[in-house]
Amino acid sequence: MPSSVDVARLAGVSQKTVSRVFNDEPYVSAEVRRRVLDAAEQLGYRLNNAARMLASGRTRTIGVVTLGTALYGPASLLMGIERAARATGYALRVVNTMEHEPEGVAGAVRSLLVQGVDGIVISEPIDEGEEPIPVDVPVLTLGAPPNLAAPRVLTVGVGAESLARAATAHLLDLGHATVHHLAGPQRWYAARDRLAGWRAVLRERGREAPRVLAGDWSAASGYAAGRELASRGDVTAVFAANDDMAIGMVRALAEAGRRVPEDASVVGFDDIPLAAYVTPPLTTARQPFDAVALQGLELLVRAIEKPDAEPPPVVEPPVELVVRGSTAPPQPRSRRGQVRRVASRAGGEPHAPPTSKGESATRN
Amino acid sequence: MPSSVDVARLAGVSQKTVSRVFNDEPYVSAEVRRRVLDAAEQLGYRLNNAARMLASGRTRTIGVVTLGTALYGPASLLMGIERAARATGYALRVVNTMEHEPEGVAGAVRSLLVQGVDGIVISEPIDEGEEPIPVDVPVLTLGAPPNLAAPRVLTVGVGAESLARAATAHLLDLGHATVHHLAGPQRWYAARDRLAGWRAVLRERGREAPRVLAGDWSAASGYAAGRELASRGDVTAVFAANDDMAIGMVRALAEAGRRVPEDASVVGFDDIPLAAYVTPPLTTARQPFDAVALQGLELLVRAIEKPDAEPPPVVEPPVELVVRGSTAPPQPRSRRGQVRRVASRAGGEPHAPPTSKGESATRN
DNA sequence: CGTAGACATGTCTACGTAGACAGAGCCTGG
DNA sequence: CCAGGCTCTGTCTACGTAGACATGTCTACG
Repeated sequence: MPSSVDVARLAGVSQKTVSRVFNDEPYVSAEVRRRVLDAAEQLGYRLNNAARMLASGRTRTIGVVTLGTALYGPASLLMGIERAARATGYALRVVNTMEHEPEGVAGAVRSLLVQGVDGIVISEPIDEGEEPIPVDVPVLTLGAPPNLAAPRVLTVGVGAESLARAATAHLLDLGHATVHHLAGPQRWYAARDRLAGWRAVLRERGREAPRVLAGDWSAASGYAAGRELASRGDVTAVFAANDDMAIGMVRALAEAGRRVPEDASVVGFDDIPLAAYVTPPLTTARQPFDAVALQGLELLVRAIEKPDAEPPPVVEPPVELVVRGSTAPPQPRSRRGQVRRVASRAGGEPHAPPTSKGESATRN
Repeated sequence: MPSSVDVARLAGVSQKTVSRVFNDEPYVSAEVRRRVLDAAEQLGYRLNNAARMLASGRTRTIGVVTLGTALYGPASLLMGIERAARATGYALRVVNTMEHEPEGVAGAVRSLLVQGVDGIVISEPIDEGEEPIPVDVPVLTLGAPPNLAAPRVLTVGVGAESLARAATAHLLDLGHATVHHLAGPQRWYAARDRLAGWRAVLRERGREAPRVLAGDWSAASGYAAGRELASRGDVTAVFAANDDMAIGMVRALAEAGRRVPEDASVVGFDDIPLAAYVTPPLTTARQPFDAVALQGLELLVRAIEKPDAEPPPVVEPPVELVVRGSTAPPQPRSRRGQVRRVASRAGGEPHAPPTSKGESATRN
């Protein structure tokens, strides 16, 4: 591997000048720049990132801690972070950790610090109930404040609580007496936020909050919860903490002969791409993954590059509830066995290429 | 930030000994090791990865090129790669590139080389029809041979063609006269493999291969293709190149009054977690993401660490077709408007927690 | 008792870059 | 006409680690 010294020799300049060219520093004449680039091309030279990091003390890298498996939410966030990081000239290191792993988030963060990163993103943090994790670089958490001791902790929320409120309010507005909630694992802050939003709306409207159903984000857990609910006759509205669980729930209800939305309404959370295409099309709260990733990374990069500047205010993304066919007003108890209309029904996806019609709910 | 020199001074040893301790090298007495670790702890010392990389010439990092958005397949592969990399002591750098991006895969690879990686994984490569990409580290491609000039190119397939054959054969075995194919973008090798498997089976059995429908992996494109197919009366079996498109297709068929599987059977590809919970539960070809990631990374690490050793033979994962409720024998044309049974039907998911029943098909 | 060899630790240096600083040429304004 | 500032390029060095090699100690065995 040729070094900048080799390039310098061939171009007849100093090593420092080569460095200047490759860092786009000012004060290099066009003539010299060309000679250097020619020489580099000829030798197949590339900047050595290790040396660069060592000499400059900066890694130009952001570390990302992701959680769990290939869920749509975390995966979308990761892609959004990647795009935003690349746009700002940062590379990405990724460490995944599963729930209940001994090392956990703390281990992942430590690992990133050893690998060398200028900042850390914790995507969808969970509460591991341990002592604070010591970190010496700025940290961005998407979704919730984490338990860590960092020089600078930034948090950008997806507005989960507002979204959960909107979802719950939508069901109450349709006339349902109350709304059941199928929650995600409560160690995830994301799951807690949704639960909190749901509970807050019920309290505000003086409705009794039914016992919370516990899910694990999977469609299987939604299915299990659905079977439990179906065995009770009084459930007419459910808000599930993500779309997968909502779809599992719809399936279980359907198998039990309870039609959605005629007999029971179900609202999901995320707006996964499939949500518009399952039967019935799923009413769901859309998470602004891209906006969150973009805004969050902007904050993080600013904290890295201007440690003393005041962080700009966080702009909460708009709350977007996508109303499709899985919700409807409660209907008087009907006899079973009635003909099921499969094809389009009011509220279903139109025949035009399905665009999701957003309904902006007011916040708070 | 303290350096190994500081630790050495405090522990009363040489810098080299500190290095030995932190690299778990042999020939360090327990007593000295303890003193060093104590001193390091006290100073809050961490290995400096940049210096380490510079001095050793190794980055202990693997670069991953991913494609497109948060699709289930690529996301699953990425998680699998992360797990396998961590298990072998490698860190991960990730670069994403979208189809039709000017820089493309070549740009992503270049970026990784500059960042510094010991090996590269190209997850689900696409054909960009350019000249070979020069790479000076081993490269692993998951799914197809890429167009690159590397010292060592390894490929681990997901057995896409075999899976596509099994899916197509399943439909023919049920008695369908022929099978339509909803393909993915043909620049993706993964899409080509599936198309090839489908076409091969039809040819072998002397069936006419209908015109291929073009999709883009999205449920929306499956929906659009489904509307087109529904307008023709003769289609009884469709093999879609992924589950999202299959689900979009089922939706379109249902809206047009064509019941699945009674009027038309649909097979997907991937076995996404939702596949068992949509209505009807989707028959699909399961991709062995984890096995592929694990085996691929093993090969890659071996190529990195023992460049001269012969690569071990690639073990093709077993072909697994998961038969659920979206496929059935063709039925005599029935009158429309008949009562739809929503609850369990033969082939549907049982009431027990849905376990997917695999059917091993013989390869080739 | 001498020596081979395992064990334990140290010394010196290369790795390739960017930062601090210096100096030379040139232009401009008073 | 000259001071001051801008432009361009160079020299020297720090960054923190691991590799090559040297050295010293201790054990075992003929």
